[in-house]
Amino acid sequence: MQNNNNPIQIEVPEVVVQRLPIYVRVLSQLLESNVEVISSHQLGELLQMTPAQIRKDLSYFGRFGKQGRGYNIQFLLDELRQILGIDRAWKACLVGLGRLGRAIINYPGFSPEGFEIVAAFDNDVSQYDSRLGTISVQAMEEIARTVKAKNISIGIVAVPSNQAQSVIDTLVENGITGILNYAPIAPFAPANVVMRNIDPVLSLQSMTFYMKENEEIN
Amino acid sequence: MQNNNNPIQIEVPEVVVQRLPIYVRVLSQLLESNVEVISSHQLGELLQMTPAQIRKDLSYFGRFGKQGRGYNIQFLLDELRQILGIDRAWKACLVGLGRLGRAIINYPGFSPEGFEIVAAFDNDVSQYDSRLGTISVQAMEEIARTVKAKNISIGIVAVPSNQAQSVIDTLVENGITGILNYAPIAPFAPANVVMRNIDPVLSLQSMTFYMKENEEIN
DNA sequence: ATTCTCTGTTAAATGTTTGTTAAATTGCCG
DNA sequence: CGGCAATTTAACAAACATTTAACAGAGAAT
Repeated sequence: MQNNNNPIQIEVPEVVVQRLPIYVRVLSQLLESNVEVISSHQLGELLQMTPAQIRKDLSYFGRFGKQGRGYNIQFLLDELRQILGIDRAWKACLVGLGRLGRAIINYPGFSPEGFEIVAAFDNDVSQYDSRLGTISVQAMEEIARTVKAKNISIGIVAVPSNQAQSVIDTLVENGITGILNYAPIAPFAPANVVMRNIDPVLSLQSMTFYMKENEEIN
Repeated sequence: MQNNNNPIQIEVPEVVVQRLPIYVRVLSQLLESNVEVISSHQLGELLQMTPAQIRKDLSYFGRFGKQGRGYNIQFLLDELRQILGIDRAWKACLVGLGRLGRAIINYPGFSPEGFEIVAAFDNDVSQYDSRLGTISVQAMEEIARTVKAKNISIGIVAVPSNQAQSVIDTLVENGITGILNYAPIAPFAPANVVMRNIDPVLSLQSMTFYMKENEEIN
């Protein structure tokens, strides 16, 4: 994925990076429940993982625990958030205001985590006001201008499959470096762009493989 | 994930299973474009994978290719669909008819792939008709009865986080063996239940790790 | 002080991907 | 029509990556 020619710093496996947000979430919940310290063993129980894996994962980034005691949750949380880069806000734009796009724009889970959708684009804008709450709604042609003007770094793609790749290309051309793609395609992007796909159908299709096996056993 | 004590059959890695639906999708597209045969090399190009990996993946399940020629797309597709268990229809129910739930129910991507939402449940059903198209809309209390009556095997969870685990428990109690969970939690389920989580925030949070690095380079 | 707990680290085990080679198939050329 | 070169899989082996286990040492508790 990313090249790291620095011989000092060890490359962190991508799987590990993908687990960090899960730690962040659980630790946040624990903190809300006024738990202050947790051991890798307890955390493993909670997340159904081995304590060894948790300790190994964290050790890629530093020494956050205290022997004989465990991890201070507040401290670990702060560190993890900084490591992930979620200790600050990120500006995103949404492309596509169909049913899916509108659900995304109304999804209340993004902004508490610092992901703010500041602009939305669609082919047919006539049906909308020029602002949806604090979000400006514009024609596709405005992507270039707005992304640069507002210094947006994340693009959320919710257009039909046949338009998705060209939308992605446009976003990338205009400096977007992270794309959350909801279109059911295998998208291309340059290596310096981080792509994440949300595709429930693929999830279901790999799910049935195991369900089928269950049925055969019964 | 699944126990397989059969000493003859080799355990297929889960990563491999998760790639199969991607193959299915690309192969379907190729078939629509009237391509009949494809080599692992060409497929690898298309999917940005090594040909070796594609061949290895497929070889877990059988010998589908012809040396000197490649894979017959129609044949491979039929085989893969059978392997994944997507050569037949699966009945699903949706729990939660908030904005997210309504977007899911209207998502046109499920039924062409054989996943049919046949029932939907919500705490407050008063706002809906008893049917939404062909889908029966019922109170949560009806989950048990309806899941059994309609022989539903997949549950799609789109309720608020604080209700998600108890909904999952209910679904599992009533014989659901596959759960597609949209709630941002780390859900528990017995080992014989297949769980897939759709969580855009986690995706974004692991994305920023790499975007942050990019910025530091610039 | 001594015992118990729990991390960070190293080593071993396990899992996954890639490279290589033999064998099968195709298409071409004489 | 037969042989030869080009292709491409399937299988095996090697390289690489990730997870788990084990343990020394630091800290806490008694």
